[in-house]
Amino acid sequence: MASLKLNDIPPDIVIGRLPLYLRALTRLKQEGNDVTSSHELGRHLGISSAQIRKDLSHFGGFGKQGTGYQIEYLVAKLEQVLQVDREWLVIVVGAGNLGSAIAHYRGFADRGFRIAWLVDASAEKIGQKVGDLSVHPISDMQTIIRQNGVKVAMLAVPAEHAQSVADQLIDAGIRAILNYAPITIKVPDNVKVQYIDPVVHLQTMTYFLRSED
Amino acid sequence: MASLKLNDIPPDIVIGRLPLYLRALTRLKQEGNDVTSSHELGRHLGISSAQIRKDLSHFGGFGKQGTGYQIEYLVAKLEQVLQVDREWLVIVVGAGNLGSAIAHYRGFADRGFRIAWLVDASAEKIGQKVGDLSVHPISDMQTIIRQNGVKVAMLAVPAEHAQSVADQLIDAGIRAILNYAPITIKVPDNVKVQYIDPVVHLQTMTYFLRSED
DNA sequence: AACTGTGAAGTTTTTCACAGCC
DNA sequence: GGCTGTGAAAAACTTCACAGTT
Repeated sequence: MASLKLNDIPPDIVIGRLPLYLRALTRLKQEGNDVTSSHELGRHLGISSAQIRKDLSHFGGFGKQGTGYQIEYLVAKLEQVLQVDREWLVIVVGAGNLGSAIAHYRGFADRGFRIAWLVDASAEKIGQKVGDLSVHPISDMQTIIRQNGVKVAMLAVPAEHAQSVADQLIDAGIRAILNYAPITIKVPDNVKVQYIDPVVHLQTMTYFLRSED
Repeated sequence: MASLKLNDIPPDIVIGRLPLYLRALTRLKQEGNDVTSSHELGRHLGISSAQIRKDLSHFGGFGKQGTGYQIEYLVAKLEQVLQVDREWLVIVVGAGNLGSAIAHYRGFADRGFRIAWLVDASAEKIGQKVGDLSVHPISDMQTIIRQNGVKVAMLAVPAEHAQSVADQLIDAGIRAILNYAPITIKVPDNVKVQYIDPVVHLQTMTYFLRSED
């Protein structure tokens, strides 16, 4: 049953832009708009209108000629495409400053994710409260994942432990890892990894900070 | 004085990979290696060796045929290209959970950046200690930036304030902004912005989590 | 009149494949 | 034999431009 119309295989680079569209659309909605256009969306995102139309066209015709896009409808469709029309339970590994900040962040809930567990390796952190969560021992990690069918993990451990923790996560059934450790990890083809390393972004920008103006 | 050999204008996408090369090389060095090859680097990063050679060739010939790349030399060259062969002072705006986590993070210092100031808008946070830093009032922000010639900022404020704070940052002289707020901000051409929004990464991955295996 | 969806054209990025060097 | 640096070829991605619809 092809519940989602795929005219062809959408390139990964297109998938990477859909969350941005979704974010901008949600904002437009909050601001009281009901309808938008590829031009307006593009202006908000710094992307050409043609690209937005082309991207969306991979998943079916969501707009109306002459009118544009019904925001609510398009949001629903994009959520369906991205599979965030449900709630994903997330386990966070590492309860240091970063892991704690993640656990406290309020911005996951309404975008498809619930931080449900926080685990750490250090004995003195176990049992501590971090926001609504209490820290579980890392020895329980695989059991938590298996018993709850958890598929998504966030990795906030020191670089030297990232690979071995990732191996354990995957072994227990995790299929998507958001890795905050500044190191590339090796995973099988059926596991997705994305990286967040602020220094990489900063270093990309300093390249362009050559004295001109 | 062309202190840096540019055979042509390197595409932005190439610049974005250089910090990854730098990160992997630093790691290889730490592990005791003195020399590497485009193949080895590529294996570590999941990138083809041809791409690495092509990327590096934009900035000059850093390798030796038959031998590979002297890691220490290549690191020095890449740091020079990215301009992280110096220390950039960084101001962090927003001293909530995220701003605090950033201020505590030890991983900036040896990669070209020093978090030097933390400012916040809320009266009760002013004067508080966050790691080595104390929180300054946001009313001092522009003065701090101007008096110290700060060029790089990290933005960790709620989405609704991101644009107005960014405007103030730029007005005071900031030229690179790492934006953690989940919203696209408008900036002049001579200002660079990069975004970190964990939900965007998570949503990109859930797309691929279609039941197969 | 305004806007989408889309083939075709144009541009950018990646890979190939090999001459040249160690 | 092993590796780089690089033109040329291939692939991927973006923009153009317009027919078709509201």
